[in-house]
Parts: sequence; structure tokens; C-alpha cells
Amino acid sequence: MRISDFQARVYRAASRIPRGRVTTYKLLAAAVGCRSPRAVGQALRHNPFAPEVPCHRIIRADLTVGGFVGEEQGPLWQRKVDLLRREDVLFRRGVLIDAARLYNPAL
DNA sequence: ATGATGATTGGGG
DNA sequence: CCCCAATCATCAT
Repeated sequence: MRISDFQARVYRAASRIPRGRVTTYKLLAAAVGCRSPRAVGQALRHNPFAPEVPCHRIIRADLTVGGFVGEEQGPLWQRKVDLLRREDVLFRRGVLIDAARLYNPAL
């Protein structure tokens, strides 16, 4: 499969999220000039460069974990939580504990 | 070109 | 909790 121009832009923007920080689909969408956070999730879902391109650092606007490789629960989804755990990004009942870890890629 | 499908979001009952 | 519309890249028809 080929990487579309849109995917390239999303991956480049995602790569700017520092280790130990997270951003939301909405903010990342804004960063690439797209008004569909859902379309961004679509691109991240097919990220062939994980975890180099840290698609695990994108969560929902309500600060809940969100999906991963098309899953919202289960082993693959758990992988997202584990990757973040290694970066000291923790969740309580599925919700990000420290909101200060949010990163705005638009800056 | 047309319709369906998402790693979403915000609003409503 | 569930349902719905808006949004848009991508893929199937």
C-alpha cells in the first residue's frame, strides 16, 4: 500500500509530539488543516511506521484513550495503554490522569 | 459519480 | 447510556 499525501502530513505532525506527552485527534487535525478528527484517526489507523511515528500518543478530546489498530478494547488496544505507560502517561478508568501532559501541535 | 465506513466530536434525550 | 449530524479521507460500486 502507498502512503497518501494526507497520511504523510498526519504522520509528520504526529512525529512532533514529544515522548511522555499526548495530543488529541482534534488538535492534530487542526495542525494539518483538516476539520475531520475522524479522518485523522483513519490515517493513524493505517500507520505503517508505528511506534517510530507515535500514533499511540493521540487520544480523544474527552481525554479517554481512544482506539488503536481499529480496537477500543482487547490486546492490541492494551498495547497503546502500555506504550503510554512506559512514557509515564497514565490513565484512570480510561481517562488521562494528568491533563498537563496534553501537547498542542499547533504551537 | 455515488454510497458506505471509520482510532471523532459535540449536542440532545 | 444511546442516538444523531457534521466532517472528510478512503474504498467499494
